[in-house]
Formats: sequence, C-alpha cells, structure tokens
Amino acid sequence: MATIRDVARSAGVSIATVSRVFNGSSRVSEQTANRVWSAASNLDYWPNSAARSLTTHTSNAFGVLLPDLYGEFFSEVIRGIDHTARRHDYQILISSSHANADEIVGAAKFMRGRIDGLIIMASDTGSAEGIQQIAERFPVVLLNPCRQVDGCSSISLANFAGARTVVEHLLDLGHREIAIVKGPPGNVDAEERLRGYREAMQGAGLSPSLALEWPGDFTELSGLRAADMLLQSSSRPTAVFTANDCMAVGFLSALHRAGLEVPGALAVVGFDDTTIARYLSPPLTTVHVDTYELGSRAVQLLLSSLEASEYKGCARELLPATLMVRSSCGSPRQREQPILQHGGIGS
Amino acid sequence: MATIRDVARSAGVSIATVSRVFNGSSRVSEQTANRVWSAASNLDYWPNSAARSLTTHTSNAFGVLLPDLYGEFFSEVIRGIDHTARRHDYQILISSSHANADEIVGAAKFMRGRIDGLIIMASDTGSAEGIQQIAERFPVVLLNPCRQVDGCSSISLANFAGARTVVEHLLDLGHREIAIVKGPPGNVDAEERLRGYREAMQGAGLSPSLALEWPGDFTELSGLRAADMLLQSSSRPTAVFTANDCMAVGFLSALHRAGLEVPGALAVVGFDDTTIARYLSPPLTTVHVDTYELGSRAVQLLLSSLEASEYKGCARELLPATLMVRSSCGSPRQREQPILQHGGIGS
DNA sequence: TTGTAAGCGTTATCAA
DNA sequence: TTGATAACGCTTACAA
Repeated sequence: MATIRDVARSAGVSIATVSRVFNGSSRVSEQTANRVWSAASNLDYWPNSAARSLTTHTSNAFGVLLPDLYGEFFSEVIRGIDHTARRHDYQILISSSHANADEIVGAAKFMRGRIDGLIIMASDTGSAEGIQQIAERFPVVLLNPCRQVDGCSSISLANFAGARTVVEHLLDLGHREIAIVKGPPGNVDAEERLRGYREAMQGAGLSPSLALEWPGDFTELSGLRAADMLLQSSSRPTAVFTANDCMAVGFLSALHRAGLEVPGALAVVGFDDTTIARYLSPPLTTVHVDTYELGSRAVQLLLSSLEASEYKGCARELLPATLMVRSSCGSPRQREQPILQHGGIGS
Repeated sequence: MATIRDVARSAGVSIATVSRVFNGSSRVSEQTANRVWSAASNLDYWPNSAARSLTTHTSNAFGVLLPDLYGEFFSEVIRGIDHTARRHDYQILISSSHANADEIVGAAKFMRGRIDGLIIMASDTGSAEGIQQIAERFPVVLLNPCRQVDGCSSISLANFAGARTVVEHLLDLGHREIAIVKGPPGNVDAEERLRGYREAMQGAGLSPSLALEWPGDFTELSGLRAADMLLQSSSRPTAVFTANDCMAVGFLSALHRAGLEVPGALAVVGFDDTTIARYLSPPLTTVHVDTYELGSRAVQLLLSSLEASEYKGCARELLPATLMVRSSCGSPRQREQPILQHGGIGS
C-alpha cells in the first residue's frame, strides 16, 4: 500500500507538500498540486487515518457505548447519532452489551485515541465513578442516566412528565380508579414513570394505594400476567396505565381473549409509542418520545463542547414527551358510572 | 494525559518494558511488572489505540457501511454484527446514508488505518468498481449485494427461494389465481421475490400474467393502493402475495375497511416477518429471515479471512428463509370454489 | 511556494 | 529479563 512517501517520491516533491495538498491547507502552486494529485491517484494512495489522528489529536469519530442494541429504541437512537454525526463528517465507533461500570470503562479505554467524544447510555447505577474517569479524557454525553455525573452533559427523557400527563388525561376523562402496571424495579424509566403516576394521583386528591400498583417488568408476558390478576380480582379499576407499550400488548391480548371490551369496560394507556401501538386493536393511546432526537442532540452537544475548546459545558437537557391520543381510552365517561360486570371472565 | 513514557519514567524502566507489561507478551519479572502496573494506575495511564494500530497494522475494529439505519432490519443486522464482534473483542465503526459508490468509497477511505475489515451493504447497482478498489485494502463482506464483486465475500438473503415457498404454499392450499404486489423496480429484494413468484407459478403450469403483477414500492401506502385496485376490478384473484410486510399492513387495512374478509374471501401473505406481522388481524403468514444472523455471519467471515492471512477466501453464502404460517391464508380451499361477491365493496 | 526535520505514542528488533 | 532505538505514516513548525 502506498504511503505519503511514495506519493512524494513519485511526484518529485517532499512529503510535507503532499500533506499540504491533501489537507488543502497552506498555499501550494497549482502546478505541483496537480502533480501530487495525479501521482496519488496513480498509486491509489489512501491516507492512513490512524497516523493522522496520532499527530492531530483528533479523529473525526465519536464513540457510543450502549447496554444493548435490541429493539427500535436503540435503533432510533443510533440513527439519530449517525445521521447528525455524518452531517458533520464524523463516523461513530459503537460497542454495546455493557452490563457494568468496568465493562464501560474498558470499552472507553479501548477507544482512547480514536474518538473525539463519547456518548454513554448506562443501565447500571454504580457506574458514576468510572464515567467520571472517562470524562477527564474526552467530552461525554450521558443518555437518560440514573444519576448525573460531574463533568458530563446529559439528555434525559421526560418520563416523569409523560406519566403525569397520562394520568391527567385519564382523570380528565372522568376516571378515578386508575391502576398502573409498573416496570422493573431499579430501572430509571420505570421509577420515573411510577413517580409521575403517583404525583398525578395525589394532585387529584386521590391517595395512592398499593392495591393499584401492580408489578411488571416491561415484557409482554408481564402485561399478560397483570391482566390475569385484574380479571380474577373482584374490584376493578376503570383505567390501567401500563408503563410501556410492550406490556400493553400482552395486557390487551389477555383482555381481548377474556372478552373484556377496551375502552368500553376498561381504558388502557401505554408508554413509548412503539410502532405496533397504532396497529393494536384498539389503537393504543400512549406517550411518544422522540428517540431519534435523543441521539441527534447528543452529537450536537459533543460538537459544541469541542468547539468551546476550554470550557467544558455541562448541559442538562430534557427531551419532551407528548401524549398520543388514540382509541384505547375512549371518550369522557359519566362520573360514578357502574362498572360493567361481564360474564364468563377469568375462566 | 500520561503516555507510555511517563509510566516508564515513573516506574524506572524503559518504555519497551511498559509495552511488554501491557501486552502480556515477553517475559517480564513479576517485580518490575508490579512496579509498572502501579505506576500506570497512579498516572491513570490509558494506552493510545491510534498509536498502537499505527505500528501493529491492526485495529481490532470492523467498519460497517450501510445505505440507511431505519427500521428493524438494519437494527437487527447491526445487533448481529456488534454482538459477534464484541465476543471477539472488536468494536465497530459505522457510517450510514451512503447513496452511491463515491460516498461508499469516501467513507471507506476515511476508515483506512482504523479497521481490519469492512462490511458493506450497498443499495446501489453501480458500486462494483468502487467496492473492488476497497477490497484491495482489507477484507470485505457484502451484505445482500445486487451483484457479486471479485475478491469480496457475500451473504445474501434467500429472497428467491422464500418467495417461491410462499407461492407453493398458496398452491398447496388450492389457490390458482395468485397475484403479487411487487416491490420497487431496481431493488434486489423486490426483483428476486418477483422471480421466485414467477418461477413457482410456472412450475405449477400457470402461465405468468401481467394482470396479476401489481406495482408497489414496499411502503404501506402502496399496499393500500393495491387494495383499492383490487376492490375496483371485476375479476379477483383468490390470493395475494404482498412482497413485504409493510405493504401487507396497508393492504389488509384497506381490505378491512371495505369489509372484505381475510382469509375468507382472500388469502394474503407477506415477506420479512416484521414484529407487527403477528399482531395484525388476522396474524399475517409471512417469510422469516434471520437478520441478526446476517450480521453475525458477516463478522465471522471477516474473522476467518483475517486468520487465513494469505488466501482471501471468497465465500458466497445464502441465508435461508422460512415460511411462518399464521392465519392470513386460512385452510385448504375447495378447488373451483366460487369467489364470494361481497356487497358494498369499493364504495 | 517548498523542503527539512522534529514530533505524535506505540511496537518491535536488536543487543546487552 | 531489560534497554536503546528504529520504525509506523502522518502533520507542522521553522527555515530556505
């Protein structure tokens, strides 16, 4: 493979001149530039980026560390990152499946020298110290972190506000007994959504009842289980907020099988606005978060913190969530309307 | 930031020794090794990967070039690539949104020196020469290419066989008038699926009829349009093969709105086995392709072509497609059963 | 406008 | 077992 030296020799110039031509920097006479270009194309010269970033201390690449790549959530985040990065001539170095702080730091170390900034999404709570260590080396943006870290920017999803909006919507429709199918304990999103639910309930003067907070773990199966519980219990809420769409899918299908009508007998809301949400029957009212934007903003923050050479801006952003009203909650209901007792349920 | 020099000085050894310790290579006395380790951790030394790959001519990273990152297809491919790469301590450098050969070559040039191999998925037909140029520099695996390229391995999806299976399934069920909603002209997947459809029809002694090949472009909207056409025409097929699931969604919803029963009045099959396929009503019979495996195999091919130092193995693999029978085709039908004429259709 | 030469932070080849 | 020192392929003062 031809190096800058070969090109220089072939064009009868010094390697400095070749470098100048390729970087379009200092003035080079058109004549010699042409000689260099043609020599380069004859030799099919491709500059070595590793060598380049060794001297320049920049790489035109950003690192991305994720817990997993599964599902449309991560897919959209990456798309947002990649598109925005590419628009600024950056490539992205990805590594996923990092369960704990050690693995994250390990991957970051490995990226040392080949990235100009790092986007981290850590599901782990205990990674704060490790991440702080990383942030000393290059700009870091945290995606939806469990807790803030000094020296890192962050972008979070409006889980809390979104969940509150969901419950307020149900309250507006006249519901008073509103249950929630929770996400897995320890999960940031789950906790925040639960907090939003509780706050909205309290705000409406409804004292929180543990009997209305059902366990779940964001899987379709757990939604199904929640529905089974509901069908077997004697007293039923009039509305259920499943803390993500995935559980809503399981929940709705169990209800459907049991012959319980949605939204007639029960209003259901989800969270995430997954692609399937609008294809469910009935189309699911849920909360939309612009995941693409999450990734896109992260890159923008990195870019701006690179420009602002000295001062490491430590931005904290919140990505808004919007309620997507579809059919699964129905129209306003009469107050004190008796709960329909369907026959043949739970068999 | 501390360099290998700082560590050497602090530990009172030469930089060569530090390098040896960090690479666990040659024998170093336990004593000095310990001194090096503690000096390194005191200085919080992170080796510079760019410098390392400059001398070693390897990077432990693979490049990935894609036309786009949208949708679960790409998401799964990347997941397969990333998981498999990570299992072998490789990271992946991604760049997407490459429309033509020039952009692909440009991105590949930029990766020169920082990757050990490249996975390319090009939607463009005219990129053969460019890709050949790339393949001279590092091992290349092509994903579902329009045409094979000398010196490149490739993994293709069994579009042809899958489509043939679809039609044979419909034939088995007793269908004779089978229409297809085609994908966009020029698209590899679309062409191959059409070819499979035609071959199966001919194999059953049914002469291909252009009246049964309807235009489409893989979008939901085009599926909807196809349904409109169907509803307005006087003679109707008994089964329709929509060349991807996305069009099937639009197709089914239009049929549903018009009151045409599936599979009662019309059998419908899709392709891709998208997540929503099983949530449609009726659940869609479709063709499943293991997209994760597509990415995973690509990495495995790269790894093995790196091992086989000299000989650049030029593997050509085909990823099997399997028919997922669900409810949208119904059960075997009586031969010559009269087509039901529903009322109130197409209004 | 061009060339010389000193880095950039590693690994690798010798000797010692 | 260790240490000098020459690469690796590029950028960038500084000098010409």
